[in-house]
Amino acid sequence: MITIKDVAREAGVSVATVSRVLNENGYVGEETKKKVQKAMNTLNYSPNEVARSLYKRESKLIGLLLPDITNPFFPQLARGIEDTVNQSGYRLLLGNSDEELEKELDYIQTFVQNNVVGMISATNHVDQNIYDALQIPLVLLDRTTDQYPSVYSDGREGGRLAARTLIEKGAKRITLMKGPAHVKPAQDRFKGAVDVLSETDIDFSVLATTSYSFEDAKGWAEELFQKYPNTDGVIASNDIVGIAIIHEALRLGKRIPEDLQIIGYDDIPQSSLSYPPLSTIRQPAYEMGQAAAELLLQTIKKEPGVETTIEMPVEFIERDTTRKE
Amino acid sequence: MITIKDVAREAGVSVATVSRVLNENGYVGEETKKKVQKAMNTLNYSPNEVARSLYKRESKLIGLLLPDITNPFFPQLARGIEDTVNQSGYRLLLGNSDEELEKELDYIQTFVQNNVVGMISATNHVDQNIYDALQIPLVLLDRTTDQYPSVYSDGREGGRLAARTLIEKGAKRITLMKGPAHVKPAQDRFKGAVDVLSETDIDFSVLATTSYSFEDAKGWAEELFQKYPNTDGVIASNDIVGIAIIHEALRLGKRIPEDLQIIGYDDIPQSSLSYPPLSTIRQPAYEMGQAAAELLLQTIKKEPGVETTIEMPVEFIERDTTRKE
DNA sequence: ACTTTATGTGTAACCGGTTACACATAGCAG
DNA sequence: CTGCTATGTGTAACCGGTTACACATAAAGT
Repeated sequence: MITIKDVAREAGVSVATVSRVLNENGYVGEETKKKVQKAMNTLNYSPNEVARSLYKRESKLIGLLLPDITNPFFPQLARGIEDTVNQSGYRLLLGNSDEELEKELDYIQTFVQNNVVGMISATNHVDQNIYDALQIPLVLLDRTTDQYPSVYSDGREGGRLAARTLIEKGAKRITLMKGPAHVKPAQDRFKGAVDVLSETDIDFSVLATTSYSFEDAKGWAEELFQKYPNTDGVIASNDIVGIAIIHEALRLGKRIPEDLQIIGYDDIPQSSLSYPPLSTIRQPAYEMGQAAAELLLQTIKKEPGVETTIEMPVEFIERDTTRKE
Repeated sequence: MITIKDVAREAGVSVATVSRVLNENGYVGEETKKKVQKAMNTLNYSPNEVARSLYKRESKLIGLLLPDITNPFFPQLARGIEDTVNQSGYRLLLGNSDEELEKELDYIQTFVQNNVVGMISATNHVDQNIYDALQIPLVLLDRTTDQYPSVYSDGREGGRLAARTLIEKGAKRITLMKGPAHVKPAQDRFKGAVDVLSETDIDFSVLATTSYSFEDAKGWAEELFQKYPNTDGVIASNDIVGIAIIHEALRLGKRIPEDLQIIGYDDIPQSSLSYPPLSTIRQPAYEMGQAAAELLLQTIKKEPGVETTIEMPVEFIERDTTRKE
């Protein structure tokens, strides 16, 4: 490994001088600077981040904690984050918590142990004040509390929008799928939809789903039609479930959207590729990632007047699982 | 930050002793050990990985380089890797290269700068001997060379299998979709299919696709039916494209699998949720991730007699876009 | 001519761990 | 009783950077 000493020797200067040209701070003579740069080039030197991080007590790493990258909503968040923090030279330490408190704590510990400059968390145990003692800048993503800066989309409004839309489009027997109880944003959507449905005279039933996995989605869809064979409008807990419902409905010979209308949630990339393409409530995932990253970077730089909470707009994407006027 | 010195003071011993109980090496008296452990508990001490990494010249981090986590094949690989390296206490530094050489080089540099113990790469610029100078254990995933240990599935055989199956099931005018030219495994599949098709008297045409993104998939599907409206069997470059083709075919009023049979590639989770469910050539992504991680861990531990190349089996998953006998 | 200030460079301490080495003591063999 | 080994603990060097501080010189101000 080429160290700063090797460069110093090669250039005939002290390590302090090399460090100065590296960091472009302090005074360095024009001549010396060139000599050092030449030495760095010929030796193909690249400074050891670990040593730097030790002294500065701060690395160029950012901890990212997600529930499960296998859920197509999260890779988009992750890319939004990665692409923006990279521009400032930061890299990601990634952890999937599977919504297990223990894994979450473990990852938080490694983040701390590795001197991350900040972390972004999209997991559910926010309430449990596990972040309180942390000295590290934190941004919550797809979650909120008053305690920490956060980026999220308005789930309550998303739920309302889904319900309003479905009613408008003439659904009479609506089934509302409730996401896992411990997933906050899922509850918001659900409550939003209930808000609207409660104010109408439309019948609706609720089906609880307890996970977001692909394997289970099929099961929820089957259960849906067993319990509520006559439903003519479904508000799915997310797009995966929505797609599973399309699948099952077609299998049962239902016509979409004539017999059955479906609204998903998230607008994951594959939603436009289903047949019929899934109408859904869009969350701008990539942009949410970007916003969270920017918020974190600002917090790190201690920029004044940083908004601590960013609510992203939610939007109905009309495709073919809902009726056109 | 609580340091080893704080613990040493609290326990009334030297830092060396604390370090010894931390690492469970060297001689430590039973009494002393308890005192130290108690001190660590009361202070809630957790050792700084950065300092450790600096001295050892080796961190507990593993670099993971992927083309794009947004492609649903890769999150599964990633989870396979993460879940197995976590068991040995390693964590992941993640990078998406977007198949750009520059990003790839940048990430490799950060991996080195952060003293990663090893790295796993699923990107395409393997040929460019960018890894040669590296001192770090490397495992290639979803790619091969003779130079490095690697885990991959037999793309050539996958391609053959797809072609054989389609022929068997009675397709007469086959269209073969070729993946991006710079993506090695895509080429293997393609060649495998050509191998088989060339030996038959069946007509076939080739359509080149130059990306794997969701947005573009729709376009390839449209192009397919414009150029080859009479095709009755499609070997898609991957499942995303396969799903897009189902979508487009249904839109055009084609019956699947009566008029048109489709075989995808990868078996991503959403493939079983399409309607009709997509028949596909399965690559065991999660298991490939596991295998790559295990191979890397063995290389790190310098275990003798490590297999340097693991070929994973490829399998036809019969669903409803191909005809049953 | 004499401060003062700006510029340029090196020495050494420091970040928080690990470990080589020195030293001390106890147990045991001869 | 002496010498050797096993056990237990501390001191200090070391990992590869950064930076406070000291020192030297040149330019500018009075």
